[in-house]
Amino acid sequence: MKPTAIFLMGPTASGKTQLAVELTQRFPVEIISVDSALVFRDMNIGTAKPDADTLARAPHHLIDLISPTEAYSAAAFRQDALRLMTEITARGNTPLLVGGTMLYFKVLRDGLSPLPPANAQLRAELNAEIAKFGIEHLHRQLMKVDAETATRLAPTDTQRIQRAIEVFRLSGQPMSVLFRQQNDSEFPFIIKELSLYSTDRALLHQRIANRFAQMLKQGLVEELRALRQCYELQSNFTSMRCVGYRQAWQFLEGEITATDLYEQGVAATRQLAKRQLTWLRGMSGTIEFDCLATDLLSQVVATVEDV
RNA sequence: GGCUCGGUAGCUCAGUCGGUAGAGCAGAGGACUGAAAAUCCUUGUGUCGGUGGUUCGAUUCCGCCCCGAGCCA
Repeated sequence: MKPTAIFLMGPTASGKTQLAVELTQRFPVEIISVDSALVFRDMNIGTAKPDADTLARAPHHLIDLISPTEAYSAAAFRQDALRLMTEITARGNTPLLVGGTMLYFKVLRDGLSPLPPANAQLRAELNAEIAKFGIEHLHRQLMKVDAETATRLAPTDTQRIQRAIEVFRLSGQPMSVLFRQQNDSEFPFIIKELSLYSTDRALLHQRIANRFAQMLKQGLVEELRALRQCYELQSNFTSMRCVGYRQAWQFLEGEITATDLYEQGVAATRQLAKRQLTWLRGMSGTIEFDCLATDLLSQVVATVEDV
């Protein structure tokens, strides 16, 4: 009999964290964060990281894992999460995976093909090639070695074309071939998938705007200023591409005004929420909850009770 | 009060030598295999400030009015 795990998925600003913390007070669950931004140490305000009191009450796994100069990945997440899930189960608890990085949920559940991991040096070389000849050049190159992938991708999709070339140069095999070797071993947990959505987009937008204004008031810009002093950061690091930090960076560089910072930060957060909702809509078999429902907690508690 | 320049998509603006208009941003929908809070795709009918006039036809030309900015009094 496989142990049970709970997924709690939702867009940014939907109240996932609060809900998860409540669940830890009622059930023998341990939270595993499923969030590509919370892994960064010292990035607290802009990532809406739970505060110290909350973390003391409800410990979160997989936060504050790496420095903002480092990179995490979906594959690393899968490995870390599976290891923790096993440990949690061995303690007699149930893993509660909470977050908004839908690719991580998908990869955890469905697995990955045996692709070579990212290679920083090769990526730097490819970046130089792109700067010199343009992405069309790499796309043409990909067409020669992996027409299937080249056709599937938009000729403008820099990141994926770069990755496909990286896979080919590292493994000598087309990504499309490696994709077919997907590891289809069965997932070792029974998953209960819960998702939060909002019936009222305008209200979600309002929440996002309020929260971003709050972050600015709490000192998002000062936090970034301090980060830039403590670490050797560059604007193209994954940590610095996070919503809010990217805009705050542009503000510190004098590229945008304070008003732009607010407006663009809010817009970027809305766009993030929209992409997350697109993922959620495409996921079948999830139990859905309206994040604005007044009795949300009791609904979720009732669902978790019969797990 | 006079003169000048503006008033066009939610916002910033382009444009129509008269044949009812289009970019960027925002918004909406979608894709997603080691960067995913990333990366990318699709999507633009709006009394062209109001009102008269000229015209087959006006958002475009002319008159008047309203609103905003500036300059002169």
